Amino acid sequence: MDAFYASVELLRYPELKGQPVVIGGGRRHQPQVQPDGTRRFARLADYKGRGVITTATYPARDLGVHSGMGLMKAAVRAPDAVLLPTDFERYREYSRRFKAAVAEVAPRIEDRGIDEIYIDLTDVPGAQDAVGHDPFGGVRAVAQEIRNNVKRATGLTCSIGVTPNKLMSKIASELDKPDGLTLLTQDDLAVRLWPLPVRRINGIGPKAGAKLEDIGVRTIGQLAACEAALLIGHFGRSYARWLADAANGRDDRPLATSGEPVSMSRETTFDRDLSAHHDRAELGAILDELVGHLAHDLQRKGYLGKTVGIKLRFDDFRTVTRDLTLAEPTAEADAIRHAAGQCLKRVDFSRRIRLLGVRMASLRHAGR
DNA sequence: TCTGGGGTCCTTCCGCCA
DNA sequence: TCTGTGGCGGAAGGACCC
Repeated sequence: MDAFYASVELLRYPELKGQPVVIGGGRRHQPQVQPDGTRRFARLADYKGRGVITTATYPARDLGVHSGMGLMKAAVRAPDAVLLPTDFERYREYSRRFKAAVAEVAPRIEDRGIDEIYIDLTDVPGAQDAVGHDPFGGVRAVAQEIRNNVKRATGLTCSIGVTPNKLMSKIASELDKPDGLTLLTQDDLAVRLWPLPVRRINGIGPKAGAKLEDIGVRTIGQLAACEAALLIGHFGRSYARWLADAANGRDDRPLATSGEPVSMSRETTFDRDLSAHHDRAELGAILDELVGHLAHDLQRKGYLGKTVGIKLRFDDFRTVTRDLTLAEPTAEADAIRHAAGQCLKRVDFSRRIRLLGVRMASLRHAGR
């Protein structure tokens, strides 16, 4: 989906269409309806506190702000951009709608989060057919039908990449965003993918990207041309092999159509850094609240967990975790709280804390 | 004034046990 | 009885993604 959260917001605030808008921050900054019926929106310049942009509209991106950027920093670059709070309830509803719309055309779907899916078109009727002189006319028509269905069901646009595998499709889907349809075969690899920066490969992040840059590898084509020995020397056998495969468009991962959750968690970043000694009561109350939410989430979704974990982030942004595996799976707040307390005893609290989280892993269904 | 919240997967280390 | 080996689960951290 294109700029998903922002696009959902524009459906209810159509007067913002074409303007720079960013989504993020806390529950403050709700639009206010004025006496004359028009809405008054918060501006980035009004924002104070911790938080990042989750989504920016394309006009906002043109001003140099993008998802992941701190809101205070973004406010310097685009002070007049409209700021809207996140409304996950609503995004989840639109997520369900667009996935259902896709499933009407092509039922084999892998969920990749709230705004992204992989679709297997192999057995969709007509997808293998040529149309006139176009050998891919059939699959092109199927992809277009999916786009039309999504638009009809949600009012939103999406971008689709049609290729032989997941790795190439992910890149292809971003080549013509927003509202794009890109079809690539293995033969298009050298012309369309090799000129792109390595960071466009799903799985090469900031660290691997920087390491590749260090050895003079900037594009996917340069990566494809790399000596195996050089890559193995810098990345180890396993990751080197994966890098080479990715650069050559090789990916045989099957579609993962059913996924059970592995863990569930709740975490929060404080308005100000807290001291374990000085702000003990406040920290305890926050932990109780997080544990309560987590227990409620587990019970609502019908899961028990065996491994309780805590997560702390200190004022220097260093993160530590501590785990404890219980004798019996549980979803009870009291048991989780007790285990979290045991975990906390194993942490050195000489620095101030900016984030606290609780996690449950080793999940199983509650119905025995 | 830096840097959210919710996840997955992989690697490494360590202790336990056969 | 001593030593080595290897599997395995748990714990911790890190990279990455949406």
